[in-house]
Amino acid sequence: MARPKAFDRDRTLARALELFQAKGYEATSIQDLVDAMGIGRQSLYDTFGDKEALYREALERYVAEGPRSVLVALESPMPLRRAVSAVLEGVVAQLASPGCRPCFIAHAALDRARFDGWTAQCVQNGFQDCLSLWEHRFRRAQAEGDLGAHHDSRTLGLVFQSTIYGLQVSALAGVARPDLEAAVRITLSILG
Amino acid sequence: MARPKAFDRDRTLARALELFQAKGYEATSIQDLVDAMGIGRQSLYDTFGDKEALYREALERYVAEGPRSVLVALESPMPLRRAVSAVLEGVVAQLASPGCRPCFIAHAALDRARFDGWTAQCVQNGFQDCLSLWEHRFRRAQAEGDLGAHHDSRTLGLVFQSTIYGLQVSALAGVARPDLEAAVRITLSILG
DNA sequence: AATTTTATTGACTGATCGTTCCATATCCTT
DNA sequence: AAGGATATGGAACGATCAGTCAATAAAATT
Repeated sequence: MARPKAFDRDRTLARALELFQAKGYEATSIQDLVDAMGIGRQSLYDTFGDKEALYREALERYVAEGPRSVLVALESPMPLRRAVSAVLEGVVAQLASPGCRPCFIAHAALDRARFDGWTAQCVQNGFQDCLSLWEHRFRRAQAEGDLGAHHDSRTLGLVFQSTIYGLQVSALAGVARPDLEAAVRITLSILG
Repeated sequence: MARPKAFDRDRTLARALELFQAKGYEATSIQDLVDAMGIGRQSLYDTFGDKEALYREALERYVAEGPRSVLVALESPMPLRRAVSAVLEGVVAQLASPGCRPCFIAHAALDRARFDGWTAQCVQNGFQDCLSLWEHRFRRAQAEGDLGAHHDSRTLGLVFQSTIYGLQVSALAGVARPDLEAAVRITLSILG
């Protein structure tokens, strides 16, 4: 019925997500977003609302996709220890890659969750989703006899999800890849 | 030789530290600092330089004191597992307390270390200091026969320091205290 | 082709950012 | 008591902030 948008909404949202994830909410200005997204100021406001709405949409999108892509290796047919090892090694590899951006959930949790209830809820939901993925895998392993019933599967999930965030902070604090890998090996010993 | 300052430099720096730790660099304005520190704008600039210098001094101070206060329990005469457990339980208790602020090092690492070389170096130094405290304790435990030589002591330190940061993100993501404590118990099983 | 609806662009708003200037107040030295 | 040095508080700086307005451009409908 009228002129169509000259840009792809998803692509521009992805650019905004990258920026927010890298720099955080406060340090990212509308001008930064306009430049990175390659669209006009007014188009940004017409399409996404204000800065906070854009941030929320970006975080929501990340929560729905980001963590799952890391944990997808869990559902592979590999035996438990191999699968968990693959996930953690993947995280380490990603952290060691140039231009690595820390997990948006972690950034949002530290920076904004305590002051913005919506962010807190979104972070909580994303985290619980991850825990469910871990729990599901550990339950399966227990059912298949790959893992003893010694530890609660959801708590075990928390341990490993938590480990991922610990690795992120460690990497940002300058810990080198071989050291991270060595730490991963020790952590894996939890599984026996 | 002239008029003395009407405020305690250390106290006002501590206030600034609290604010930066809680809200991050960008979200903390000079006006916020002036209000919280209870001194005039000009006094702030005369005493601490500009915003970045104040931030650096605050972070430097935190790095020198904060982590050590958490890890001091390591050096107690308790047996290894008890000492490590005490440290981790202390972290969980602190995270569960109202008005909990996440570790400044973690916040600085995620928010600023990638864009400010000085912050990166300061974070790295602080992290390595923590690792050294852990390493020292584990070496002692190995010497005393409390811990096998199966794992490298410094890597083991990295595992537990990393665990602390994982707990912080988990707590900020809404994980309840009993769950954090259960995760700590599982993590402690690394020590045999 | 005319009309309508929307997208785009750039100039502009008041507010706030970090920072500085300047006049005043206060203390130490002589 | 006088003079010198520093601290303090308020006003002001240009720059940038998030957000808006109005004019133009472009596509779909009639």
